[in-house]
Amino acid sequence: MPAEQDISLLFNLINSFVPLTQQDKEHLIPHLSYRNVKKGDYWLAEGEKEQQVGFILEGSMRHFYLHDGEEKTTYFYFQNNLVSSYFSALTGTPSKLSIQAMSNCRLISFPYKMLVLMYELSPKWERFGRKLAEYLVIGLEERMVELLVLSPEERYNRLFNSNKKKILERMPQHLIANYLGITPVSLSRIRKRAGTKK
Amino acid sequence: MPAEQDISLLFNLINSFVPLTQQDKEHLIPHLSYRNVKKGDYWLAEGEKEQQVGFILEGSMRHFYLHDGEEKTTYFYFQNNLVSSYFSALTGTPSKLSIQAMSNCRLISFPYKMLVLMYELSPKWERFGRKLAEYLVIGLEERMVELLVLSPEERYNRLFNSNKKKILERMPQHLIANYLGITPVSLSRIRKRAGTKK
DNA sequence: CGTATTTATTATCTTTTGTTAACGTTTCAG
DNA sequence: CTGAAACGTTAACAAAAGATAATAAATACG
Repeated sequence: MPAEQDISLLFNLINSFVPLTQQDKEHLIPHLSYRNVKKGDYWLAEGEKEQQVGFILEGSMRHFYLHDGEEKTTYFYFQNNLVSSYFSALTGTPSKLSIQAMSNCRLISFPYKMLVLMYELSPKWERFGRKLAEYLVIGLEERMVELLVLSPEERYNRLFNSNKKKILERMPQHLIANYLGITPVSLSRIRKRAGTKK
Repeated sequence: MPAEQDISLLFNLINSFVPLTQQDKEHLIPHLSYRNVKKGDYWLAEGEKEQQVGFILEGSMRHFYLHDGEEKTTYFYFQNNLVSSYFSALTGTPSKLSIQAMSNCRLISFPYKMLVLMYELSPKWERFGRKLAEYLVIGLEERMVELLVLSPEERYNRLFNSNKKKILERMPQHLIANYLGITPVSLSRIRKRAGTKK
């Protein structure tokens, strides 16, 4: 059972999508567990079906696809983020991506099935599900346009000036290169051209 | 007021997300309108806020972003698709993209506001909203991974072998190039390399 | 129809990125 | 503490893509 203050962090996030009553919360609380994932360990490995939704109390994670024997990191998860292979959970298919801890992580988790069950139990939770998916649509749409319309260099500069700059500050550069859809060598050159703005 | 059989096409689509009762349907029907959009005309122009959701009975559309004075087409809409700047509707901000008819189009439309109102009125509709957003997440996630992980040539080949091949068959090639995130000249070369599989 | 516009291909040249490898530095684990 | 692994930069070369322009073909439309 997770600590009180940790649980309230999770509900702070959920509340930012849909304000919940104490009663709504009670539905979820019995199904929360506390988990530790050590640096380098996996939250989810390729081929497994996603069963859990995590909430990161501390630490960070990445997810990556294996393509031609290479790990292609396409997303990062930080403190206060939900972490899950949403795609695998939604489709019920084995995950094509792996999620790995970049540092020792403390999380709260609950079964994805419980979330779906709560969609049935309460319109509030159903609304949360909608808002969450809509939030993801907005993020994915923005990122996809950048990939389609901007050059790698423009993408780097935009990331540098965005609210996701913490990715640049906290993640190794070759993973950022993946995230931008280019090679590490290419990113090194782009940074040099840009005058290595610290 | 749209024709009976046209309305039933719309509900066929909605039913594939969430089965509706006759009563659920009655909520929406009074707000449906029939619309024609001529080839070349706009469903939505950049800078406008999206107010409507369309359902294409006949015809096709594209949406594009203006970048450095160039139109970058990043999505196509066909018969039986919903058409809307979901991003603009969700965020309530002026649209950064324009949606234009590629051929004469017949549509049913209803105000996005009505959809949101129905989210309030009925959990069934709320669920539809969730399923729709989840469906979009799945599509966006897949496409984004392709953009990050595959080369332009691999992306072309995958499109060629996908269930979206109709894009290749029905759309002009320079727009497909945009859709793949490359230039028309480059796509022409890729097709040549690929042996111009018919 | 027939003319104007759009579209696709090809060629040439430039720029960028990918690939591979070497090197020095940092990080990490035993 | 120390050797191994991981990381970032740089160089040299190859491959691919972008830019521009010319041309040919297809299409649109008055």
